[in-house]
Amino acid sequence: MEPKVVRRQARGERRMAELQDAAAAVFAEVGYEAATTNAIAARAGVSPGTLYQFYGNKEAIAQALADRYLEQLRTAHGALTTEHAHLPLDELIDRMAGPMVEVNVANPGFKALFGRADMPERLAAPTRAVHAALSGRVDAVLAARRPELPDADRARTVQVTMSLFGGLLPMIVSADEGERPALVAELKKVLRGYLGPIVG
Amino acid sequence: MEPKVVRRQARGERRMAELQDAAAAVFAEVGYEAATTNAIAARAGVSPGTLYQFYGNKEAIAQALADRYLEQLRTAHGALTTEHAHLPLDELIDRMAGPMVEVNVANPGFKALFGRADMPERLAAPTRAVHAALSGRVDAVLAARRPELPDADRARTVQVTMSLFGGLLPMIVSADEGERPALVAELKKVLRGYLGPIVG
DNA sequence: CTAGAATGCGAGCGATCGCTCGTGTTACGA
DNA sequence: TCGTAACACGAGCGATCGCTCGCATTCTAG
Repeated sequence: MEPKVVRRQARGERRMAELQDAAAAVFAEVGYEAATTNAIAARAGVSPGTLYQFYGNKEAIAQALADRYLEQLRTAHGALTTEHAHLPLDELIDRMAGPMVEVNVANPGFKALFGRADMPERLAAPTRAVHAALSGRVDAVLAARRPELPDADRARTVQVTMSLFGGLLPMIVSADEGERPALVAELKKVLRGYLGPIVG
Repeated sequence: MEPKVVRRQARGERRMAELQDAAAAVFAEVGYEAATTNAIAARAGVSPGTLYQFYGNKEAIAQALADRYLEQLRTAHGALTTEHAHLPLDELIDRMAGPMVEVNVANPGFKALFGRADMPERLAAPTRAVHAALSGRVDAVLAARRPELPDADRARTVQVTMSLFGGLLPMIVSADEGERPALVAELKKVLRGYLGPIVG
């Protein structure tokens, strides 16, 4: 239908991407709460007014960023489906943890949006979609691997697994590059040690 | 020496304890960053000026609260020394995790002060002492149990163990009472699965 | 070429924050 | 009893926040 993208629209979309990049950088540096919209706009090289041309409020930027991360996770995790549920546990863990670590390291803003279990409602909103998508995927794999596991137990296992990622990923992301592989190995040890007896 | 406590001093100390209680409640509800000193003062039933009579700034309250928690941990953890390093792993884990869970559940404000690995400096300050004390204790026990473990490996194990607590305790604290014992059991499973192969 | 839509600016609004200060009140030592 | 120090109040200061708005600039459609 449209032979070429509307040129003016292109400028706007470029700005939106720049604003998301700036938001990710600021979130990574000071966290979501302490990040100010003025700082994000300044980091993107635009005025506050321009920021609000594209995003109605601070949460909307976080939401857009979360959507972008979710998309990256989807493609990075693409190879993980219920078809892979019966792989050896080590391999399954690699397929779960590998993409998560990659996406987190490539996007230092991610961890600021990856909520803890007890976040106040107002903070949790932008992260809910990401959290739900990841939980759902883990839950599906576990259900396929151990269909006889009661729902309540599986739900608890998923909850704990998510909290393990939430607890260890920030540490991995903020570690310096030399130490990181060893910490990733520890993450996999944790997952193996916990999941082994349950879905081994 | 003093047949009775100085009465006026007593009123002040009472106020200070009330302010710490109020701060703990507010921290538990909205987190450390979003907690306002005016809200803390109001919760304690005093004016902002009174709060600042006893605590020079917001961080000082957090510090006082952290000190109180540290003291509770010290007594609760009293039974855990390097003498217990060679207990069966299950028992050792009980002695580590039990008091931590108890103190966290009894003090819902604790988790707001129990820092993540990547906290910006300005947030991490009040929690540093608590974090250092706990890390030190875990490190001492591991060193006594596995003296042949290289320092770097042990340090990494301690770091991961602390992050496991940091990731799982908020979940446990915010769970409703009925579900909590099951989640505590999961925490111990995680610790056993991770620490078993290392310090079995 | 031009009307109008999309994009951009930045001073500044209203709200809220951590915190102060002038002033009163309470309790203790002498 | 009374002078003094500790305690308490609360309006409000200066800074900063998220966000607005009036207006300028850039581009596109017709």
